[in-house]
Parts: sequence; C-alpha cells; structure tokens
Amino acid sequence: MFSKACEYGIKAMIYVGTQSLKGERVKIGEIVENVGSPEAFTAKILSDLVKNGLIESLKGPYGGFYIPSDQMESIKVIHIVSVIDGDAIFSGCGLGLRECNAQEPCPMHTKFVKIRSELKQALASTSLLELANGIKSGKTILVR
Amino acid sequence: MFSKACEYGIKAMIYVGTQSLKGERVKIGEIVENVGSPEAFTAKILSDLVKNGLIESLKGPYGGFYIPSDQMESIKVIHIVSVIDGDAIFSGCGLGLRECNAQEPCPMHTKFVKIRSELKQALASTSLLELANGIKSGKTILVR
DNA sequence: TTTATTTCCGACAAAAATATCGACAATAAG
DNA sequence: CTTATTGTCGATATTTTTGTCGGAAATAAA
Repeated sequence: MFSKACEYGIKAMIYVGTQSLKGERVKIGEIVENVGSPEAFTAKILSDLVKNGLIESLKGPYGGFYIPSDQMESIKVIHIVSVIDGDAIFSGCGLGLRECNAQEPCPMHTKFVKIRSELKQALASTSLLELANGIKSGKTILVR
Repeated sequence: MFSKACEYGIKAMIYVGTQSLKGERVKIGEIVENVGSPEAFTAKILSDLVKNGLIESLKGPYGGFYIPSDQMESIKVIHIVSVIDGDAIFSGCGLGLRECNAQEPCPMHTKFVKIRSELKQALASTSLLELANGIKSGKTILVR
C-alpha cells in the first residue's frame, strides 16, 4: 500500500505529534526508538517533510523536531502520503494505464474508483491530532 | 497498489481470457503486444501463474497460453493478486506493524479495516470472465 | 527423425527502493 | 570564542524489483 519510507514518515509524524502536544522537541534518536525505523533513513524522510512544511526542526543542543500544536488538526495523513509517495495511490490507474477514466476505462476501473475515493476520503479526513491522541491515550500503538 | 508484475499478470490473464473465449491459444508475443508489457518479464510471470494452475500452457508450434472457458467464472482477480503479490494488501498492517489487530491496533487500524475489506471483497467478487467480456465488448481497454 | 516453434528455466543486468556513513552547518551554553 | 549537540546533505552500499538473455525441453508437422 504505502512505501516503507511513507510508513516511517507517518509513524514519525505521529510520535513527534504526541511529544509536541507536551511542548517537547524530539531528537531523531528518540523518534526511531519509539517508531522502530532505521535512523539515517528516517532522518532523511523527516528532512523532506520539513522542506514541505509539515514539521519544524531546530539544529543544535536542545534541538530536534516538533509540530506546532495548533497545526496538528489541519495536518492530515493525506498530506504526509502525498509528500512521500505522491498521489498515485488515489489517482493513477490500478492496472498501470497512463490514462484511464470513465471514457476509456481499464477493466478494473469501476471497481477501483470507489475504493480509491474511500481511501482518499479516509486519508483526507484523518488528522495528525487524532492519531497522536490515540497514542497518548494508549488506545493505539506505533511499534511491535 | 499492485506491483508491476501483478499489473502485467492481471492484464495478460484478461487478454488470454478474451482469446480463450474464442477457443484460441495465444503466444507470449501476441500477449505483450496487446497488453504493453515487457516480453521476457511477462513470460516469467505467466510461468508462475501456470505453476499455480490459473492458466494453461502448451509448448511447441501451435502452442501458447489458454484458460479453459469453464474456469473463467471461478477465477477471481484476488487469486491472481495472491499468487503474484501475496496477500499483504488485504491482510497486513497499513503502517507495517508485524502484528496489528483490534486488541493492539496501529493508529490507522480502524480506518484501514474497512477499506481493506472492501478491496478484498472487490477482488474476490470480480471474475476473469467478467473482465474479459468487458474487453470483448469494447467497454474497457487493456493498453494506452 | 528432423526441423521449426514455443514455453520453461537459470543466470545475469539495470533500475529503484531502502539503508548507511561521514562531513558540514547551525545552534545553545559556558 | 570554544565546545558539544543536533539536523542537513551528498556519496555510497545493500536489497528488492524489474527486466533481459540464451539455452534446454517439449511439441507438432513434414
């Protein structure tokens, strides 16, 4: 479904989110500990998310990553996925046709339209705040 | 969503299906012409599908691939996908957790359960016959 | 039996995704 | 200003996926 990079990116964002709610910045080492992802690779993905404005970073001692709490409601999973994997999952033909639409559909087109739009809807309606709160309350987990 | 191998495999099965309905065997060259996939790679994927009993093959002159017409209704897309990509798409955690279930769910678990089960349902209820008929009638296309 | 045809199979090659490493730049504290 | 800390960046390595090649095996026709 998602690439490894995207899985790591989403989980890292969620973890940073939980700590940002407490007003704490997190270092990459703490992130990968709590997310179970390779450090250098995860750092690279986070840089990408920084460039795209989904997360903030600060270098030096007491530095790290953080997400302004007032942005966590408006950051949706679809934004993270789009930055890392692009939007081929919710656009793009399931059978790989360059063009595939209602006029000239691939054999699976009608079956996929519904599923993809539901996926898109789910990703677009799920906020980082919601996911971070799930971790905070212990209802959900990020690792294992 | 699917791997390239899986996309090629599904499209090849559909094309062979359309020709099998006319009682014709098809050679790999004809398949890749009508599906737009690399020949040697597609041949390898088809061998895999032969081994798994989803398609028949015959070597030598007048040989090629074919699917007994009376099997085309019972062959579902999910069978093709399972052989080539495994079932990680409809099972397996969306965030890559080794174990992820209602007791210990990842943050996206509840959102994904529904989408994955619908995907599974769609793939399990779509037969090769149905897809081949779509091509045959010109309602759908395999290439471009 | 010979020949032409076609799939099968294993080795290899290329490209993309995943992952690591080390040097560099920014920052805070003393 | 110096030092320690931490993210950034480019180069490189590893693994997986995608793709190619050539010969072996099977088959049908002559």
